[in-house]
Amino acid sequence: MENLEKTYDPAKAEDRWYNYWMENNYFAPAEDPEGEMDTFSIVMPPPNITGQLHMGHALDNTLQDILTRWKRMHGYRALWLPGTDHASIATEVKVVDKLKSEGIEKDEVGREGFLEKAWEWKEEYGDQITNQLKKLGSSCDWSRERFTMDEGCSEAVKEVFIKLYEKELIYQGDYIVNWCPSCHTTLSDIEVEHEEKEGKFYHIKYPYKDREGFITVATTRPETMLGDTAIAVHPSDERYKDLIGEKVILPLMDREIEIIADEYVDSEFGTGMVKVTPAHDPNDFEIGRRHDLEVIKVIDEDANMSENAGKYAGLDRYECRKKVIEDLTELGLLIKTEDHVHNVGECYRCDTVIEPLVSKQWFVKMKPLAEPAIEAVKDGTIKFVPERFSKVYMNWMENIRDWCISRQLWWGHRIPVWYCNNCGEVIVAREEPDECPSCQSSNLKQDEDVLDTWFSSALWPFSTLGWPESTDDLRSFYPTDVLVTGRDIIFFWVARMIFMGLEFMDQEPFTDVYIHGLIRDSQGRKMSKSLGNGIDPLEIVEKYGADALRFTLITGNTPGNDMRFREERLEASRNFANKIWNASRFILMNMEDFELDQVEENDLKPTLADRWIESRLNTVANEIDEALENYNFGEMAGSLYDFIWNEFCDWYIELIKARLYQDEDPDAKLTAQYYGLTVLEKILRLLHPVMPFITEEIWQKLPGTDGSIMNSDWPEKTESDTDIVSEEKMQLIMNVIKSIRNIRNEMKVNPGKRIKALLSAGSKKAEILEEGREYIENLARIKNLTIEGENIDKPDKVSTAIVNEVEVILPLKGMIDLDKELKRLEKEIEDVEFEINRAKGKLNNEGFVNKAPEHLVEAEKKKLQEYKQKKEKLIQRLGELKD
RNA sequence: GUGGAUAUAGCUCAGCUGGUCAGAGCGCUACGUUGACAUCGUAGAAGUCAGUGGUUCGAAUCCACUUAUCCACACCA
Repeated sequence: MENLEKTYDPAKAEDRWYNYWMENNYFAPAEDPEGEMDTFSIVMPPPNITGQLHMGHALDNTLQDILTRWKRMHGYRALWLPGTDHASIATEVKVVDKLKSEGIEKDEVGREGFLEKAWEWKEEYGDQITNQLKKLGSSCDWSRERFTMDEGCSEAVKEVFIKLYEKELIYQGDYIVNWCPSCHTTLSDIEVEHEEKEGKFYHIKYPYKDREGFITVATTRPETMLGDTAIAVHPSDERYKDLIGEKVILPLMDREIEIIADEYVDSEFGTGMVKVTPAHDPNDFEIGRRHDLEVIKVIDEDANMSENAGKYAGLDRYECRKKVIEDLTELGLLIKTEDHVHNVGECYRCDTVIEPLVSKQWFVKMKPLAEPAIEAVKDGTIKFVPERFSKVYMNWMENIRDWCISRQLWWGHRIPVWYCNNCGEVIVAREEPDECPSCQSSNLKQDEDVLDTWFSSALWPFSTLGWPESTDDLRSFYPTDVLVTGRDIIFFWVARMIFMGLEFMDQEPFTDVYIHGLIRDSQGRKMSKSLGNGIDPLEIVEKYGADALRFTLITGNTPGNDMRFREERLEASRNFANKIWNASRFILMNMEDFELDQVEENDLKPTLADRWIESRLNTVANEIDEALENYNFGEMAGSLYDFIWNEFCDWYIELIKARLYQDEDPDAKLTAQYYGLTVLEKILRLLHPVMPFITEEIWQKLPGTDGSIMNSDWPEKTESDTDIVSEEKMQLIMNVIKSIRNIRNEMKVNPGKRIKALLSAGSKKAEILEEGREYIENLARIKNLTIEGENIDKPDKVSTAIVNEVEVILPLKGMIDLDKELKRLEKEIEDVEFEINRAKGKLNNEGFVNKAPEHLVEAEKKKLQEYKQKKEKLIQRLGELKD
């Protein structure tokens, strides 16, 4: 048998085992030709091909891997399907930058040339992030890896577009959209982030046309006034009622515009008069539609003023603002300028201030799709964990607006629409048509735009399984079991998968949505590139090992809540791994004369400690199952940590040492070896989903194991293994040991010295103590332990304690400090009195006695009895000492 | 404005459906190299569970309000 190194070195083990799993194709779901197995499936939220692995990915994937490995060990046909997202804008930006660094402009290479470059880029960097995921130990089935722009996914996108178009759920129209002047594309509403900014509130005079005087409007964006086509007031605003229908002259442009009435206006705000610029403000656009106003576009796609802006044409929108204010001031039309805080929409990719523009775009009509999606969550078909996120989802879904899906980019799924240059026919088709079905012209042109990246991500749970083909995978694994992701993409992605899944599969894409929190830095700040406070998971893996990282990420992790990441916690996890390593090392060191397959049931003589650890193990296995069923990853980690460190290492290993280090009783030794080994082996299995590498490394070295631990069976719960009696017995024995250790420590007894001890207890407990005699002697370092009945004569110069009605007596002749001992006893009496009063208080309370459950009242009575007895003994002891 | 989260030991956080729940890790104190482990062991100190009120026989746990911090959504030009 080989001996283990003194410390565990993850670097030596991790890649080796990952390769082993890959080579043996262990990540693929089990074969199941008869279709008898239960399935479990997760689709991985596809990371962007531009992405670098960050802590969010690490957490997300750790959680998914834990669930997958756990279910796989439970005998499920488990599939965790990985893949990547083409990330339209992000990738395009990267490729443009790369070309620029080579001195090439995007337009120079043209669409085809650019796409070629983009694919090259994808080939080169696209699998970087998936390789990083492998370092974490992710057990996803790479043979099924998908990409949102691969052939199958692209087919699915086309299919969905066409079907929705045919159902009139996709339409084209001139609407106001969010335009990013830097990325040069439209954005959906949720791709716009609002940030509070200090701005100015300009009050401007607009002179009447047909009478003396002027009206005053207030605006934060004076440059847009060049495109004003009306002034709006609230219809019931008494101040302005008479002005409705009146004309004013738009300054600087000398255009006549009318004062109109619209409910939208808030009379309380500003002057109660709103300048209406339908071309550059979403609300104004709506007003414009209601009143059939002219739409004058004064700002172009580069955020420069257009020719409609008269003499301001060509200016940047901010320069123009300055100029407009200057000119207004000169004309005496600027009344005042106030400071004003307002929200400004910015592009979520590049932070450029969004310019609302009117243009022709493709939209998805949301209402009909949203309804079933709302229903599915309402009726519990889909469950959010934690529950509160369903509110967030509902709120959004119920107020949803149509989804602008066209993007003025090249990298992405090109919209499958052709226009006839001859007759203007719009042709929606899977393949490029040869001629116009209406006029037979072959002068056709495909729509220049691509689809929003999230359009294809929305299909992910079924497009990756083969849809629109009816594949085996699709039948087996759809709907998936759970989606694990962060709360930031509930709208972008989760919501959209839900309505697309319901629409095209007639079935929800997943039953549970587990939302986890953010990993923050040690000060609680978000990790971000701009702050430079991000921590690279790969560096952590290198330093502490993937297992330690994984364990750290789930300890103390509660559903939906953020957590801070501090390096000290990694040390704790690494130490934990090392602890397991050394416990295993110990077990293996004691296996020299042991042959597992030679062990006969009859040779085994399990002791109290053996029964206890088995029972505890069984309980812990239960706890872990329960925790994982409820996505309580933190509890899982806690259970494992406590059990392995505090019970298995601190107690059980110590308890079996005596049997291992002797040769007189071969059966006793064999039994200790047997239980030590088998319990360890089960522990490794329970730990495997969280710490796959170290468990495999050790498991492979254990005698009697075969294949990979990841394919071993989960230690199933069995009623017979739970042995409450043994647990209670051990509890008593451990308490006695702790109590002796406590006294020794307080009395400064040399830790190594074996001393005498006397235990006085009732016959039932004395019997238990007798059973644990060896344990007490060895673990409390006692020689000649005496166990007697109650009310015995105590020797002089002793120190005592009372625990669970057992009196612990240590004759420490010449060792004890009388004063100290007296103080110790007095303090203990105080504590007991406090408990007595508490118990008495409860029992004197009629409400408690009458209304509380019987067993609680009984327990309280029993406690009181015990405390009273304890107090008596302590006082007696105190008296003896004082004599 | 609407909705939500958080507030528990010096620090970071657990505490699920109200009754040994006042806990863990780190840190701290005192001992310790006992044949797995100093990435360790044994023992210990430490909290009016943010505040106020309520429900209850009983509340860190449920309800209301208050305070503080944070987040999402919606925005008023």
